[in-house]
Amino acid sequence: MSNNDVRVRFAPSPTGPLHIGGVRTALYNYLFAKKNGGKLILRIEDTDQNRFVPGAEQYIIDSFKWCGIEFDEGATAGGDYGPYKQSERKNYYREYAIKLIKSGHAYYAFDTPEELNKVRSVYEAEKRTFIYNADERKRLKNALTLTDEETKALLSNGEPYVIRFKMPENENVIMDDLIRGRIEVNSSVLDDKILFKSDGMPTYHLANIVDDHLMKISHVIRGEEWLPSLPLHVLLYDAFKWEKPKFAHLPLILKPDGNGKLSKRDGDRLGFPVFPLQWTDPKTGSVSSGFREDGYIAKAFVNMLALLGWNPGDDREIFSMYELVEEFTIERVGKSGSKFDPQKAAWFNHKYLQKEKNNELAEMLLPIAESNGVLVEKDKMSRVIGIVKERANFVKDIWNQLDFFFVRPQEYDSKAVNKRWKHDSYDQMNELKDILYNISSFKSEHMEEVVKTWIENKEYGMGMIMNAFRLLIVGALRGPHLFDIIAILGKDETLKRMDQGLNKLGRKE
RNA sequence: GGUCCGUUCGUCUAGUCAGGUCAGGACGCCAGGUUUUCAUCCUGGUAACACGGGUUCGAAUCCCGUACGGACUACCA
Repeated sequence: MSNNDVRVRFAPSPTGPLHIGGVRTALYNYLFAKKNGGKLILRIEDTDQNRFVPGAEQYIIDSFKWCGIEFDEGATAGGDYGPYKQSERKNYYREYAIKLIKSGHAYYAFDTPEELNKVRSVYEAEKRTFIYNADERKRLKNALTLTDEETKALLSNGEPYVIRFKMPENENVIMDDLIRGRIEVNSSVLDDKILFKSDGMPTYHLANIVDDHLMKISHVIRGEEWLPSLPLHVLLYDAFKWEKPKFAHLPLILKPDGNGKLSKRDGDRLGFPVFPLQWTDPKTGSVSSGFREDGYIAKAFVNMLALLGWNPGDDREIFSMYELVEEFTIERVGKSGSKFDPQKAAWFNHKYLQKEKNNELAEMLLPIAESNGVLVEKDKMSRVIGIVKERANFVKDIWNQLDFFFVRPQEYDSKAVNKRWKHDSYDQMNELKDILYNISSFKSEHMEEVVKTWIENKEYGMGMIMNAFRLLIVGALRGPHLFDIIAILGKDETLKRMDQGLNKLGRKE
């Protein structure tokens, strides 16, 4: 197979917001496709009519757009192998199911879910495992136990039926996984899975094989939760006499603490998002946070996700999407699950935040400033951001690093006052005020030189003066280089703040 | 319960396929440095081959077993 034949797909079910595990699966598919000059297809697997959630499909599309994952074919991009929504392919599946019946690989079954549940609970009570397999199907209501006439009669009566796969009795199914290698399972432990439901829709198993074949999918890269059904899928390909795609089953993304699959609950409990975008459940109205809304930069999010389960084999950690495409290989995907680490995610975001242009960050900060009741010029915001952004992990953190540029101290941190506002401070700050009032240039370096010379000449303590000064300007002991701050505030504002502070703090006895 | 998959610092991981440097890097944490503050930044430190056998001169690496964890076990995907 030449590289041009590489066709992979991401096939979500629109039953809710897309979990980051799903995003990562899509990302790896995307990287694999691009790396190999192939195509990525988005197929919507909406064969379960009961679980349909309005808005979920659009959410999925919006999420990938935000991440920068582009599809070559699919529900939105179009293509020659459509339709790309399984609900619109409904008519294909019955035909293929019947093909399997004719070739002896499948059969009609008439057991109702209630009947089967009953059998299952009887088995459970006896501590036995119920498997609808070669043994059990002899005792159940299906085309194998019924006569042809009885089956035909039931069908023509409109009796509800399903079509089940006729699992071979004792066959070693040998599978090959790109990540895990050779896997072998005996078919006797597998069951006669339903391929076609009584509502006229196929199950995942049938639809996925038929569509992957029809869409000429070359590699199936999906989550590890599908590994147990791989033998069925392999057998299905064999039954159809179709060429199999190559398979790769990705490890899971685990919760940061303890064990198990990362879930929405973990995010709520530990305070981080598990979905790329914020999602409002249409039924309950409950809102789940998203990486985007929490201030993550899309590129940082993608970079972090790519490294969760894959690595380039060396020490590099920062990758653009382009670089990921260049470097990505399935062979370097790990076998074991990865715990999501919110702290490392924040670190990635910090790295990307530093690369972000100041005026673009300013654009994002202006609304935040406004919601704090402050109207700011974009240019000034941009300038200030340049000074403080290295201190922040997220855009929303930046405001807390620069609010004092725009808002005079409302109060003075009492601890700081206790520690740094001493008896001499009042007179010293008055002296400093005079110096700044008369200074020739309000440039940062110049002021620093003048003020430091004054401190040395007077033999004042540098820490004493500068901290008291900071207290007057900022209201607390925080923020960047103080002379940079007052240079931006300007002489008027600086002197006003000094007056205000001197008034409020007064002379300490 | 059954089937399958997995297991290297607290976390993400390199090293495993071709057995042979004090098991390397990053996040976190701790310490020191820079600094007028808080951060950033820089330097250093902490810390792991799940366990038990076997093969071998030599095992994180190969083999077997055990333990632990996970996924799956629907007319859901």
